[in-house]
Amino acid sequence: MSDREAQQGTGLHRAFAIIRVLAASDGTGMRVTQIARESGLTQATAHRLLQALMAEGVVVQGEGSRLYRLSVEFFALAASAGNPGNLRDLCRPALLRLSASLGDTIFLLVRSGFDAVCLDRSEGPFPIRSFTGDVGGRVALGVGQGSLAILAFLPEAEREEVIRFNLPRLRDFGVFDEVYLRTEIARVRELGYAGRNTGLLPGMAGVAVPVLDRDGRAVAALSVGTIAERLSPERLPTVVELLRRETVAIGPGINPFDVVLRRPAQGLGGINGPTRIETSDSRTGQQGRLPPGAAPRS
Amino acid sequence: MSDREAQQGTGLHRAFAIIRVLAASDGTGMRVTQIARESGLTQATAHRLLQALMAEGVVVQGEGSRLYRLSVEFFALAASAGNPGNLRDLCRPALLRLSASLGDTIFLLVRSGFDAVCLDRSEGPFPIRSFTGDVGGRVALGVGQGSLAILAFLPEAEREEVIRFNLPRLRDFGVFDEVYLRTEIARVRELGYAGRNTGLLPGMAGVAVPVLDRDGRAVAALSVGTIAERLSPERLPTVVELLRRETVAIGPGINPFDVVLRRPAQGLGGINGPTRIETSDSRTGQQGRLPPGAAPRS
DNA sequence: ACATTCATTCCGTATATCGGAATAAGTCAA
DNA sequence: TTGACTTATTCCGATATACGGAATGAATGT
Repeated sequence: MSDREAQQGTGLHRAFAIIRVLAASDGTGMRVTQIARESGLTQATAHRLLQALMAEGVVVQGEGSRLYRLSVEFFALAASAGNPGNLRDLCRPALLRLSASLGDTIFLLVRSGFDAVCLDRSEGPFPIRSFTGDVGGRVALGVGQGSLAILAFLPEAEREEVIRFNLPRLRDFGVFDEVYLRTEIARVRELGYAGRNTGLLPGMAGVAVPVLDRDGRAVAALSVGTIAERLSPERLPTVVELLRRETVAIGPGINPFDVVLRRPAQGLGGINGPTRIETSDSRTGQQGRLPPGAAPRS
Repeated sequence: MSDREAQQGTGLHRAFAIIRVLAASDGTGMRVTQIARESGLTQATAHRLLQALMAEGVVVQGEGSRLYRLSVEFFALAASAGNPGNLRDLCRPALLRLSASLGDTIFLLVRSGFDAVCLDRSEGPFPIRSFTGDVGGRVALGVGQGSLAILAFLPEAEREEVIRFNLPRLRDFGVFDEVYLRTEIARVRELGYAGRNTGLLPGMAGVAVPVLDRDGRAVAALSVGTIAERLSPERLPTVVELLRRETVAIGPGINPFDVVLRRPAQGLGGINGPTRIETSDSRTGQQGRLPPGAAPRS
C-alpha cells in the first residue's frame, strides 16, 4: 500500500529481517513460528523466505527439519568480506607482532557508523575480557580505549555528531556526563593515545592508538587489552610506543575509503548487548523492532 | 522462465548474487557495471538491488558514491552468527589453553558441506601459513590435517560421497590418487588423529584431532599448525594428547545439529571460493587476492 | 486417545520487480 | 573549452513474484 518513504515491504528487507533475528539468537536454532513472531512476518511468509534462504545456502536447518539457523557458509561469506580497504590483511602482521612481543591480546577496531567493531584479534597468553570481545563485536564509539581512540581522532564535525548521538548510549556504561567525555577526548588527542584504566571492567585495562588515514582521520585503532597490573607506569610507555610504531606504518597503506556517517540504519544493528539504541529517526524512522504481534502493514 | 530446477529469478537470489560477487572482490569496492557484469544482472537491476542492500546496511559505498563494498555491519552480523550450536564459544577456551601451552597456532575447523571452514583461530608466537588461513577460509575436505581429520571420521556414507565429490578438487593440491587418499584416511581413523607433515606447504606441519558429536560423527577438528621442526617425534605425542583431551571435553557439550549434505550449490562462494593459500610473508602481510573467478592455482 | 501447537502447501490477488530505453553524470583526449 | 565516450541513475509499462488468509498435514503433549 503505497510508498511509505522507505521500502519495508520488499522481499529483501523481510529476508534480512529474518537473518537479523537468527543472528541475534544464540545459534541453537529457531522454529518458524518464533522467527515469524520476532521478525513481524506472517508464518507463511517466514516459511517461504526461509526456504529461499536455504536455497541460497544462508540458512540451514538441523535435526530432522525443525530448527533454523544461519549457516557456516554465511559466516564464511561475510568473513572474507567485511574488510574495508583490506584493512584486516594490512593489520594482521602488526597484530601478530604485537601480541607476540607484548604477550597481551591485541584488537583491531574499525569504525562503523556510531560504533566500533572488532575486526580482528590476536590473543596473548593473558586471558582478558573486553567490551567488544569477539571478532564482530560492537561497542558505541567512546566505550573502551580502542573505541575512544577512534572517536577522539575523527574530524571535528563527525566527532560532534557522534558525541551527540552516543551520549545517551554511553550513560549505560560509565557515569559519563558530557563534560567528562570531552575531557577524556581532549586528553586522548593530546597524548595521541587512549590509556588509563577506565575501571569499567574490574581489573582490566587497555591502551589504544588510532590508525589514521592519509587525511589524518581515524578509521581504526589498535588496542591492547590486558589486566591492570600489566599496564604499570613503567611498562605503559613501551607499549604505547610499540603500538604507535605499528599504526604509523599502517596508515599510509590504507586504501582510501570513507565510512559514511549513517544512523545505525535499520540494518544489521547492535545485536550485541547494550549497544542497541532506540531512537526513532525522523525520516527513515519507522521499522524499529516491531512490537511483538504487530502486523506489518500491507 | 519458470522451472529450471531451482528458482533463480527471485529477487533474493539476485541480491545474494551481488553479495557473493562483492565478497569475492578484494574489498576495494566495485562499480555498478562491474557488479552487473559479474553477477549476470542488468545494470538497472544491479543498481536497484544495490540501493536496497544499502538501505539494509549490507552494502556501503565509499568515495563520493562510486565504489560499492560490503559493510562492516554485514561482517559483524555474520560474525556473531555462524556459530553452529555455539561451537565457537564452546571451543574458545580450549583454543586459548592450547595456543598458550603449546605456543603454536590452533585452528578450529568445522565441516560445511564438502568443505572445512575455519571458524576460529588462536595464534601462538610461531608464525605459520595454513590452507584455511583466515577465519572464514575454506578448504576442500581432505586438504590439510584438520580437514582430513574431519573427513576421516564422517559416517561412512557421507565420507564416500565427499570423497567422490572432492577427488577432482584434491588433484589440484597434492598428487592425490584415490588409493592414497583412502590410505591416509584409514591411518587417521586408526590413530585417531591426522598428523604427519604432508609437505603441501614447505616447512609447515600440522596435527589435528576430530571433535566428535555424541553420535561419534566428526563435526569439527582442532588442529595445530606449526613449522615442521616443532613436530618432532618426541613432541608429537604430547601435542596429540593435549588436543585429544580438549576434544573429548568438547564433544559432549555440542548441541545436536547436523550439517546437511548438499552440493555446494549456487550457494555462497562455493567450491573454489576463498580457498586461498597464504603465500604472504608475515611481516609485509598483504596479498592473497586471486583474480575473481579464477580457480585456485595448483 | 484427543486437543493443541506448529509446519507446510494452496491459490487468487495485487504489488513489487524487471529490464529496455531515456536521461544524467562523470571521464578523457585534444 | 568542446565533444565523444563511458558509466550511473531514473522512468515506466508489463508481468512475473511475493503476499497472506485459510486449509491441510505433521508433531507434541496430556
